[in-house]
Amino acid sequence: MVKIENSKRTILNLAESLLQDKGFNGFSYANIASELGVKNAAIHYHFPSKEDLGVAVIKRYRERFKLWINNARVKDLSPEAKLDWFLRIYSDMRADNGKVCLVGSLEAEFNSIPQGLQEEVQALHQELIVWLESTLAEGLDAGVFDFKGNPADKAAAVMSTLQGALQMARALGARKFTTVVAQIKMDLLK
Amino acid sequence: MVKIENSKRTILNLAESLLQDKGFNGFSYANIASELGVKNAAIHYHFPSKEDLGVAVIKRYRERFKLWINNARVKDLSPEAKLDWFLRIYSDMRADNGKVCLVGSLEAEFNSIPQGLQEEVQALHQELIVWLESTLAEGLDAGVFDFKGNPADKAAAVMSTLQGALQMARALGARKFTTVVAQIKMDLLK
DNA sequence: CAGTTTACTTACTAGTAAGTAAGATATTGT
DNA sequence: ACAATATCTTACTTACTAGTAAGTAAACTG
Repeated sequence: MVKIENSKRTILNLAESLLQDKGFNGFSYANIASELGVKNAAIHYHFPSKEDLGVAVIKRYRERFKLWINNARVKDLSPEAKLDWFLRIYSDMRADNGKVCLVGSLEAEFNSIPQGLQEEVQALHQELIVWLESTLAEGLDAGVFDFKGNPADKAAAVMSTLQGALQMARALGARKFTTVVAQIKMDLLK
Repeated sequence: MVKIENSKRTILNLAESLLQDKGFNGFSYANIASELGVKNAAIHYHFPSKEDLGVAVIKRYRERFKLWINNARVKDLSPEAKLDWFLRIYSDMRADNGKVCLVGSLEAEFNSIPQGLQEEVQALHQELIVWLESTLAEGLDAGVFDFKGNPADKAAAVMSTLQGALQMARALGARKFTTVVAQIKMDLLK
């Protein structure tokens, strides 16, 4: 037995990457196992079912996001800088081999994924929008943002745009993504 | 042999619906066959490979869209009415059991679908954006629309928003979709 | 050092996927 | 009426899917 450092985490990393690249129905345990140089059953040892694996990926992402937004490095930023931080997350995904966001990938296949996974996706999407909403409200109060409608609706719109833009870029190229991000900023800043 | 009227079209209708509901990797020939009351091989007779089937669905949709936008009923509308017509397409999808748009569904799984299908999706997305761009430009000239940035970038942003919003609504509910559509209109109209 | 736990492998099951070849039946064209 | 063609069914293959049971060897624990 050659112990690779922290298999569980490595599996989660690979599963997250495959989810963003191929979708839940687009990858198999064999993909992960071969990439890791182990047998399928080794993956089942750590995550008995594919649903368990998917749920674990999203739970970890939720935890990560929660830590980020509560960390001073993000918490203490100005509203504009917070927005830039958020947009950067998506730009980094695009730059990473044209990945799409987990939420978008799983919502597109929503009706063909296990129920437990659906619930995690719902919770994650909710949390992302709530944070963005409060950031937009903060910037509006501070007078640095300017937009029509209320922060809740605008937050949902902005998130939808980013989610769709990552997908669009796969067919129409990275440049299209960049211009949409620029459009978002333009539409928000005073 | 009981001849059901126009099997080929019925198969295409079902495949289109399944694509919007479960995604390309989320449905099988068996789904279509059982729904139609025939055997798997009957589907293969009409569409030898799954790629052929997917490509045919998108080709038909492109043809349909082309007919619509060149028809007087759409062509002669005001820019606002054209926009409403376009938004209605998406609202109708949402109302139809929470379907998402073909483009979004297939772009989310872009890296796990056949190449011929990727090319069709790319062509369709391009055509949708080009039409929207010209409609936005028309409305801008007529003084009924008002937005920052150029029509091309704004069109890409609006389409991304709609695509993302349909997906979002699956996790967060139909109401969220409605508010985002309202936000889009608010952001475009003078 | 014995016993237990961790992290696997080997070997398997049952089910489903797309796809094919050959034959049956009906419809259409001549 | 006959041949050709369209639309299937039957029966199959190959390949992959998630998932499991039993065994093994190393690492950790008392």
